[in-house]
Amino acid sequence: MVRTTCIDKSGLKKGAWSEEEDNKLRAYVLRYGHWNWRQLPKFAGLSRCGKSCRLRWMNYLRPGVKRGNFSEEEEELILKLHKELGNRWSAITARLPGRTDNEVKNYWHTHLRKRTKQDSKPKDKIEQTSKRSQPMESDADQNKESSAISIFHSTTDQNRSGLETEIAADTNCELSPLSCGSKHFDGGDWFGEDSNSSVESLPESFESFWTEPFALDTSYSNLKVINYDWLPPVEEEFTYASSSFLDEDMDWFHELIQ
DNA sequence: AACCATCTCAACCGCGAAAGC
DNA sequence: TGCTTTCGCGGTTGAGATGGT
Repeated sequence: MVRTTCIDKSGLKKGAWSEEEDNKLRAYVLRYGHWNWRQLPKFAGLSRCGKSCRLRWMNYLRPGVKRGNFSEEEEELILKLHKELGNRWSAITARLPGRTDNEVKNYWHTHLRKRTKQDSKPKDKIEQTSKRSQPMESDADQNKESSAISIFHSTTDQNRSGLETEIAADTNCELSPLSCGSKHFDGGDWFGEDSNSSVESLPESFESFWTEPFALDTSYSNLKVINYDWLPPVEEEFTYASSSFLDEDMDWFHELIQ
């Protein structure tokens, strides 16, 4: 059900993602965040366009992405919100924790759209037309998924600092505060009162800033339930760049993804 | 068993908005 | 103020899965 992998004119890969590519992207974003999707594949060693990386991360690799069947409550909420908001999938998704706009959009087109049409039909016709909307995954799989997600949330909540919780109010920043940097960082109180850091100590070069280890993301090292245990530990202290980006900074990463 | 039609969903594409210069 | 770059959103595509004949 995935597009076959191919290489376009500019040498960029398209289509289905391999496990190796997933690992590269996951490792890179979890460690460094995503300040610039367009540049990211270059640094992460991926032959993909930034847009493709962003989509893969947002819809599949991002921690906390809930996969599997939609519950009845979720279905009802989607129907209700779609009535109110129309095809504004991102707005609808904002009310469905762990779901992605792509997933909600697909679910709407494959399951719920029919239902809204059927609602205006007589009941006997509804039964005839709803034959093939059974979910493919087993209940056992779904239960496994749900428990993994809940463990993830409890784990990250415990480790999240007060600052991170504040940042999480912005849904875009929920899982990787650094990811908000390119557009939302205004040079203000970004590290919070408790942080040892200050704005003055930010590195001069933003490139070196984002390639340096990111201390606030320590919560991710606990994500054993969703197989992130292979990730290298992230330093406890935020270490600032004293120079611009150095190749050796990335040695561990390139070794990791070999 | 083979073929065809339909369903599903990951991934792509194009466009508008926002941000940066 | 206008141009360029980047991001995010919503629509669409396409190939595997599934069901029917």
